Amino acid sequence: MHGELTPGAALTLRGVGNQFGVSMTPAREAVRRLVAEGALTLSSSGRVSTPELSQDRIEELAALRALLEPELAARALPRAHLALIDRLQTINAGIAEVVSRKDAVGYIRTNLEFHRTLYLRAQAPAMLAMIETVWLQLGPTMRALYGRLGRTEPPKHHHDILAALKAGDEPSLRLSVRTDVTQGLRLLVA
Amino acid sequence: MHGELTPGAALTLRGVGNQFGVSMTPAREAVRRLVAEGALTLSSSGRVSTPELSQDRIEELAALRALLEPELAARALPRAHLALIDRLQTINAGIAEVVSRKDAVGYIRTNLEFHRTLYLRAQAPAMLAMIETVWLQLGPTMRALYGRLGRTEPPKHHHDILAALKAGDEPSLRLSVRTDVTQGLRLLVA
DNA sequence: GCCGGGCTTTTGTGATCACATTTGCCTCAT
DNA sequence: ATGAGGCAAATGTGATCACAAAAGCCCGGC
Repeated sequence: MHGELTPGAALTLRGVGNQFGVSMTPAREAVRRLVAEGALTLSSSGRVSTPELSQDRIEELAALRALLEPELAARALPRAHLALIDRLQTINAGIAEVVSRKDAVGYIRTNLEFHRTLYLRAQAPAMLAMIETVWLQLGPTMRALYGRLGRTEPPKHHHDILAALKAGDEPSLRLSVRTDVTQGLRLLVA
Repeated sequence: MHGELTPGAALTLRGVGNQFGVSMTPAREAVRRLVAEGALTLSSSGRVSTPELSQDRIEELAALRALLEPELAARALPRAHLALIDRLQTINAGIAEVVSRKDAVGYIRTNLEFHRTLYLRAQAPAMLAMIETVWLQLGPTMRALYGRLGRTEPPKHHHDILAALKAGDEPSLRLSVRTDVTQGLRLLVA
């Protein structure tokens, strides 16, 4: 999810097992579970690797984010008190730091943490799980793309999101979340 | 997905294995995969059963259907030619039959087939996969609820969906899909 | 120099096993 | 009759193994 693996990276059951000090059986279970969620792809011969997403697939996953995340944000809005907004601001400040370190994994992790922290307030576990599987599918690709174009600025739409939260303005919140999500991926496929 | 299992039904690895003539290992893999998709729930002791959804959870899953399915229908619309509409009408006619037989599983299966046939035309595999996991999660619950109130009439909104498809009217299509989806589940929780 | 065939290694699959935990039942005491 | 305690059966877990298929590699031929 955080882009620690690049697209197309191959995994082996024995390798994963050794890496975590377990035998093949639990490694296999974990890997196949990630396959079921779309986080890993299964070749016809049973080999497992991180997905190399086509442009169409990236756009489709971006559309899913654009559909689900504004809804989650809107549901979180009535419950978003000051303590939450403060926490979001703290997380957002952390993004500047990881950006300065050119830490792609840290950037993705912190950015997703910002979104997840907000959506947790929506009290919608099924929706949150669903959007997290989308993030999972995009992980390696986001890493490859962010890494390639060496992000230098923090996500500027987070500021709009925080403003809309403070104002309690739902339409504006939906819009700023949507643009934050699509903007991030728009420049990736371009 | 089709409601062959009622909510809360317990599964055992050895049981599933015997049922399909395999050992515990593949049974375990399959079961854990379904757990990952939310189709089955894992108790704290590792026992597996079909989920008994709370009313909140049902409403959340219904909201997901209401969010995703109109989008899929809208994306299918430009590609929905007469052959497809004919096929949908055939499927829809089949619903009348299973309803008359009071066959809850057949009803759910045919209803979902109607929706899936339409959404397949959207050329959006990730979205389709996502909505299918929602259906999967709702399967046992839909069965329990449809069975309880013994459905006697075919889903009347399918007619509106077909009309909107023929007219090429996207707003009307989105609306009729949305009401078909929410209506079906609305009367369930009431 | 390059490509193809064959061999070795790697890898996934499914089965089986020992073990710890849990479940469910049965019995007995109150 | 009821509840608690204990015992036996059932269940999930993780490890290991044999096997088949796939992948990678090396060598030889053109």
